[in-house]
Amino acid sequence: MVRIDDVAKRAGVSISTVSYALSGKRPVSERTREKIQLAARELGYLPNAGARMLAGRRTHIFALTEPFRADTHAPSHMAFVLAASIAARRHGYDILLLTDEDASQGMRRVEASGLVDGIIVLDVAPDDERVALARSIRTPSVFVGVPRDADGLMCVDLDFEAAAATAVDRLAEAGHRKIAMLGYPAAHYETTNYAPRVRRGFRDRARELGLDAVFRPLSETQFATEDAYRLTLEFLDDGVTGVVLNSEERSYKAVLDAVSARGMDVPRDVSLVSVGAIFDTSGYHRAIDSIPLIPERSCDLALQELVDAVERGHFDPGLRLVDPEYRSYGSVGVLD
Amino acid sequence: MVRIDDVAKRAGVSISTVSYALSGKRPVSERTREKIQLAARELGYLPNAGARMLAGRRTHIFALTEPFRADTHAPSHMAFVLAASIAARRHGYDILLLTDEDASQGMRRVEASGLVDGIIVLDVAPDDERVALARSIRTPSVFVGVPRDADGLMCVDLDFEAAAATAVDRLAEAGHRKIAMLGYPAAHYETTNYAPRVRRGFRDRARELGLDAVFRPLSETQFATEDAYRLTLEFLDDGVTGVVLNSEERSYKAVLDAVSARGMDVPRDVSLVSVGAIFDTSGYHRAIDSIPLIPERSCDLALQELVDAVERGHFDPGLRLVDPEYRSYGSVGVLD
DNA sequence: TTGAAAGCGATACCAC
DNA sequence: GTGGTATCGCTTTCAA
Repeated sequence: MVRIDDVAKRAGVSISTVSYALSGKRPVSERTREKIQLAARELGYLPNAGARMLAGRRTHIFALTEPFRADTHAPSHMAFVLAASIAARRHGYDILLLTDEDASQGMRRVEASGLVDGIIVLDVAPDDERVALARSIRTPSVFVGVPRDADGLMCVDLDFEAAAATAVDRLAEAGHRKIAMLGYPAAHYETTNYAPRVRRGFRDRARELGLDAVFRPLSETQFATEDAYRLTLEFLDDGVTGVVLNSEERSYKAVLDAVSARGMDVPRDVSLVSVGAIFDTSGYHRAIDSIPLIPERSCDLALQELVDAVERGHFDPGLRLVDPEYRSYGSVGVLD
Repeated sequence: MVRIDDVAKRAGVSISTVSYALSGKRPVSERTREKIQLAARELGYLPNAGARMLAGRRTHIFALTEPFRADTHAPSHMAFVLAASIAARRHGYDILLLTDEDASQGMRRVEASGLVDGIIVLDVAPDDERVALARSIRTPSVFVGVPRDADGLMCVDLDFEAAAATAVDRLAEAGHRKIAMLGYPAAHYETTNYAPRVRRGFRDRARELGLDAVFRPLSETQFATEDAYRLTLEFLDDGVTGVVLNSEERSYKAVLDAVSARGMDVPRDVSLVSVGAIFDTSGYHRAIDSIPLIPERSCDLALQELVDAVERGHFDPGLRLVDPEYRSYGSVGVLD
């Protein structure tokens, strides 16, 4: 094992100089710094993690808590974990997985043992048990998602309300007066933090604009295809000309199929806008305009906040909402 | 922060006694041990992670390397990560995610910094860059999956060959002489470590038994449904009476649909056996016999091996194959 | 701009 | 069965 004194010896300086040269926490003359960096590289030196934690009272590890619930959507989940991990590495942090059945217990454990410098909270439920815990511990945390009561918490997320409102705006601007939203199964509006925000954004903006708007959830994840098909037909038969989509990936295709089944076309007869999709909506036979949920955006911002809290010590709670980004693929048409 | 001397003071003993009492590495009288445990519990004491690493030269952390490739199947992947994490926790270890683009680099980093006690390698490719690296470093590792050259490595996995052979056996025992296997897209046989083993097990056992056997891969993941449907019709039209399934989840339903389309029935006219599925095969309108891939089995065993290597110091490389487990749901019928 | 040395909080050896 | 203490390898203060 290569230690700091090996590097010091080889570079012909003291260990404190090595430490400072590598951490950059104190100015070191160009010449010595180069000698030290060379020596370190040649020896393949990296500071011992345990020693660094103990002496520096910083572990350079973040915990990631992610309760695997039955209805967890694996691909989205994976995308967030990956995005968080990559963002963390960019700041020099590693990610420790907290999968304890009892999430609070895992958080308490890493808190008490000082294993991590901060905690990233994924898959936030409206009434999440981790909310109370996060408030009570010293270890700073960041929520990716917004719980019902976000008081005193640092939360980062896509601005789902604004996203839905933007979708409504686009439809309204194109002259659509009768619109609909296809949503997730009703249960999602109780168990997830984002679904209700999308619905709210849709309803509120539609009301503001005086549009005729209906919201329809799927019945069950299992029937995403069938339901989406049937509901779309109902929309069309009711004279709806603009539909906001915020539901299962499979349902998108069903919606397009239903439109075809009525002998209609997108965007000629019906306009579609997707909100909060994590998947690509441009690959369908009719590409669908999208205001996507981009894990990298949320995670980059979340990690930025967390690192600031840890390193600069300024933990200021509050919501950081990511601005929606409209991706136009031509699925919104002007109504004559 | 609660330290060991706080506990020692409260229990009225020395810190070494506290350490021994809590680690169990030295006999401590019942009475003192209880006093100490009580004090520790009351104070919410957990040893400081950094100090423990430094003094004990053991981090109680395992790294998990998992390259997220484009064709990664998120649900399976998640199941393995979860299973590995739970197994690790049972042994008192935490999991650190290694998602560096360059997997070897991540492994080298944790090796050099002494951040982890061992490495779990998931999603093993036939010619995995991590194989050479694992051989060259001191940190012990365990592969969940079997690379082409597993020499000197500790590998744990389902015995896919035996699983496929068992499937063939069952069909043969039921009198089937003309069988087929529906496989993954051809690319899988180059990029994954398991697909070739299933195919080999199928072919070899069929040859041994003198059966008429054909193997057919799907064309592309994207067309899993269409391909499976078409291939199944071909099988039936060719007089195949037994089919081994080792492919996409969606293809299973397509196979059943194709059977119905020919006015046939399972198991009356055709028998089905699934090999290596990670999903449930008993929920279809005709439940399908399965020799499943169970992440918990592989991960429990893998962690067992890794912990042994770390704690008992006996790292003996070699394959540990999990015996296949046949789950009968009545999809194999006796041929008259 | 650099160096000496005092911790950081455990573990585990050596005494008793 | 219990306690004192050297030690792990680094960070950071203090001094020069």
